[in-house]
Amino acid sequence: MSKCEQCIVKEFNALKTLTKEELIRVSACKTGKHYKKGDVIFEEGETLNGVFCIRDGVCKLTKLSENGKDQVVKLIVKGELLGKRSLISNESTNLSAVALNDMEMCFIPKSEIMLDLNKNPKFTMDVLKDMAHELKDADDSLVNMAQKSVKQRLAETLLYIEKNFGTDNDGYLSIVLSREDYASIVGTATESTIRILSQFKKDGLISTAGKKIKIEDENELKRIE
Amino acid sequence: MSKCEQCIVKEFNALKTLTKEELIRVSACKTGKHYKKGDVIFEEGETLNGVFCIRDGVCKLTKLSENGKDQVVKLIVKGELLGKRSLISNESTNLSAVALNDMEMCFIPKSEIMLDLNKNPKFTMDVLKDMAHELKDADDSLVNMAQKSVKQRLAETLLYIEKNFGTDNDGYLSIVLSREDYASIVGTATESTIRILSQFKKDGLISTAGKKIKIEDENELKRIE
DNA sequence: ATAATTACATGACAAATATCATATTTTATA
DNA sequence: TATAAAATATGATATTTGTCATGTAATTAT
Repeated sequence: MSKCEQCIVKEFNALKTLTKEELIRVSACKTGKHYKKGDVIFEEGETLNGVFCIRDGVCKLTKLSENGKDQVVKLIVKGELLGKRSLISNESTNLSAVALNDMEMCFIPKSEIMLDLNKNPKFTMDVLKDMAHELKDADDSLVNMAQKSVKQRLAETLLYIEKNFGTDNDGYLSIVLSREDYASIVGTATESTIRILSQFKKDGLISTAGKKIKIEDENELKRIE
Repeated sequence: MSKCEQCIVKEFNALKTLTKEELIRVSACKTGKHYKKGDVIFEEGETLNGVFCIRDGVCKLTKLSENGKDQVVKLIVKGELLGKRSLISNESTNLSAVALNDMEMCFIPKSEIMLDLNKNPKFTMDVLKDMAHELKDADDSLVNMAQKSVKQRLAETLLYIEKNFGTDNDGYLSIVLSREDYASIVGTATESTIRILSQFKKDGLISTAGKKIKIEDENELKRIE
């Protein structure tokens, strides 16, 4: 397992603010974990005693609604720190995390992170900025959910995934999700998702190969209402 | 205008973590502002050069959706700090703030707050905790918006307002909102809101006097699906 | 390789919600 | 107080979305 101070992944998250000495210390107590597609990393209500630094793979953060359906709140990829929020507020997680493909992560115990938060104000400030940004994203998501049609939300989800997680060599979205996952992101019934994707395909906005999706007409997708 | 170090309001927000000396310094540079019902405190996209500490009154934080409708993201009352997020991330606000009744606020310049954030790690940590909590609330709101019916969301909004902002002597919700405001919180058309409130009234779940609303059957409201 | 399971797809219909029209009531203003 | 303007109310109707049923394709397990 590579050392934190040499790890490229930390450049994408708040850990980059730590000094070399701090990183060496953190590195010494971290443990490597891997998860296979579908594995539950943690579940809503659990107490986390540390944070996960994602080295590879993607997972979804979900919350069980009162009506029994799961809602995807966020997709998390390489570089992000998982479990920050509940560690900071010292509460059990409000979300579940499930691997969407095979994942490599480092687990850093709570005590280590708290030490850094208490000792390195620059680090705390960086985490704070990070969280401020997440809060802004959350506001945007809420407005989209409240004001846009299912079709529009699905179109935007496809565009979001392409923009943030990229495509493979053939142009297909590199994150492959089930229709059910898409439904759970958009907040709709699986059948509705399937229907709309079929329509998009018919209209030449996307093409598919198995579960893989390729965006064919980005501009038209953006114009969906 | 009262002094920060003696102000009771600060007990409800992150300012309570500041030392007496810091509070005296902050107090010296703050300016009092008041707004009348309907006044715009700031608008989406503006650069804020400070935060507002709310001493009295209520305001709504809204965001303009691409379809031209305003969405209420949050209601803010006495004790809360307004403008924290954009100050921390050093970006323009992503939300507009509009007074829902007459408001008394203190405006604390950005430089003061940043000084405290840089000098007092306990304060930073407190702001961080605050923000972690807001993020949790945001997750919950998203799930509610995505998974619950308009009727259910409206019922919960009424219960939320009663719980968090209380009632007047006659039992009416102390925050008086227009039907349009309720629609904008719930994310629906004004007519739908009016219809559902009429139904609630008919079913004896609420009663009204002008724009004022009184919850008559809390349990039944909670049971709405 | 075949059976069993799961995911995807689509039709038919029901329910929820939006939109438009138009009263009526309330509130603000001359 | 009279009048205008805004907010509330409600009907009629269109649109969107959900639900249930059923069939097909793709995966997974035996």
